[in-house]
Amino acid sequence: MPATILVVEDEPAIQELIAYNLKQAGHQPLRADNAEQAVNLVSNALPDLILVDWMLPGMSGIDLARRLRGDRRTRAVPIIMLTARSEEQDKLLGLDTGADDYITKPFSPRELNARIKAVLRRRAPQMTDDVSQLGALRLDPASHRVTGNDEPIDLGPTEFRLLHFLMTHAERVHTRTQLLDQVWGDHVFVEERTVDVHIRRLRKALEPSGLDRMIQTVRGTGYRLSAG
Amino acid sequence: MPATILVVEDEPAIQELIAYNLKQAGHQPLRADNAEQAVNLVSNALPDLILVDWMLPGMSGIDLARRLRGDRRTRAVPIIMLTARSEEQDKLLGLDTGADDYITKPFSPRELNARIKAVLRRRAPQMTDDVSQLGALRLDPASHRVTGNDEPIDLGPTEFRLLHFLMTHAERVHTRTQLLDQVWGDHVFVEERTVDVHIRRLRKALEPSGLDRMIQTVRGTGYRLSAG
DNA sequence: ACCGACTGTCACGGTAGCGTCACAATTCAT
DNA sequence: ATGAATTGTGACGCTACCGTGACAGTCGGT
Repeated sequence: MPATILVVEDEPAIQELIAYNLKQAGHQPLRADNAEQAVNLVSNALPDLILVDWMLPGMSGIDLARRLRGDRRTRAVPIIMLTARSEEQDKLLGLDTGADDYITKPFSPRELNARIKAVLRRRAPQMTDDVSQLGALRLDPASHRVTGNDEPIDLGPTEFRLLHFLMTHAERVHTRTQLLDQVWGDHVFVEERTVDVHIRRLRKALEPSGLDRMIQTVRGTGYRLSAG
Repeated sequence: MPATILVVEDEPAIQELIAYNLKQAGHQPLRADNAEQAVNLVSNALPDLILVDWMLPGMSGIDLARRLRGDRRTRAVPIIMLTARSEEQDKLLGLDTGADDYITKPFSPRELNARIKAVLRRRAPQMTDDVSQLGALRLDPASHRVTGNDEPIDLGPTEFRLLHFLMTHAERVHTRTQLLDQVWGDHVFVEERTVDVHIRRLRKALEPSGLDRMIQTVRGTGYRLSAG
C-alpha cells in the first residue's frame, strides 16, 4: 500500500531522514519546512497522510492540524504528530486538535512505519495484497497473475490495476472520475473517455474466458464488476 | 532460524551476557572486543547479523557501521546498535549511519531476541541455507553451487544472491526497489536500472540450460521467477 | 604492479502499452 | 421514429519502459 505522505518538519536533517525512510518503505514523500508551505501543498496534491512536527517556526503543528481539520477538503486526511519526549499532558491537547496518532522523538524507522501502516489501514481498508476471487475470476497481486476459469489472462499494468480495483470493490458502480482517481491517481490529468477504452481492453482480454460480461455498463453513470 | 551473530562489545561482562543469550536463543555468537577485530571477523566469516556497541575504544560503533556499509561484501549485513540511555538523542544521527535498529541499554533478553528476529525476518524472509530447487534449477547456498538440468552454472556473487532470493521467493513479482533492498541491502544507493543489468546477466548465465525464460519481466512492475 | 573478475552506470534501439481521436453502435427522450 | 446523448470500437502516434552492449572503476589474487 504505497501512499503519498507529507512531511512537515523544519529541521532539514530530520526531514531528510524521514523522507528517506518513507521512500524505503515504498511511500512517496512530500516535504514542507513550515506550516504555510504545508497548507499550500496539501490543497494542491492531497496526500494520504501528514506527518507534522509539534514545534514549528511560525504556525505550530497544532495550529496546522486545526487548520486542516477546519477545511472540508483536507478534513479527512489523517495526521500523525511528531513530538519531543517532553510532555504527555500536551498529548491530550493534541488529540483534541485532531491528530490521529503520536510518535515521540527519537523513534525508530520501524516504529514510524508501524504507525503509518496502522493509520492508513484504519482509513482505507481496501485494496490489500490478498488474492481476490470473484466467480471464476482470480487475481493475485503478489504474483501479478490473473486467471479466468484457471486459464491465464495477461493484462497490461493499467488493465491490471483497473481489474484489481474493480474486484476489491465489486458489485458497486464507479463513475469514470472515481476510476481515474483510484486507478490512475488523483493527480493525473486524463480524458474520462480513456476509462472506456481501458474497460474495452479489459473486456477483450476477458473474452476468451467468457468473463467479459462480468463488467457491466451502467448508462449515464459508469461501470460495475459483478459475479452474476 | 539459527543465525551467526557477531557481538562487538568491549565490556567483557556484557559481551558474555549477550553471547549467552544468543546461544540460548539457538544462534551462534561470534565475539569481538573492538572494531578492528570486528572488521577482520566480518570479512572472514560473514555473519547474518552484527550487534555493535555504540561506544567502543578506538574506532567507534558508528565508524564501524560506516565502514561495513562502505564495503561491497559486507554492506548487506544488518546492524543493530546498542546504545546507553543517555545516547538516545543521537538515535536519529545513528540511523543515518546505517544501523538497522537500536536497543537502549539496559535491555531484556526478550527485547533483544525480538529485535533480532525482526531484523532477520525483514532482511531476508525465508532465505535459509537449505538447498533451493525450482523446476530444473538447483541452488546450494552452502557450497555456493548452481546447476540447471544438472549442468553447472557459474555466477558472480551478486547474481548468486539475486538468484537465491528469487528462488526463495518464487512466483512473486518483485519491484526493483525491493530487489535492491533484499539483495543489495537497504542502505545502498544504486540506480534501479542496475537491477535490469544483473537480471540480464543472470538470464545470460541461464541461457545454455534454456532456463532463462524462468525469469519473467512484468512490465511496469518488476521481475518474477517462475517454474512454468 | 599487472591482470582478470566483477560491478555500476550510461546510451541506444525496439516495442509494448498508453492516451486520444474519429466514427459506429446503442440507448434514451420526445 | 427521429435526433441527441452516451458508449463501443478500431486505429494511430507517442512515450516510457525494458533489453542490450559497451565502458570505466574497483578489488583481489598472482
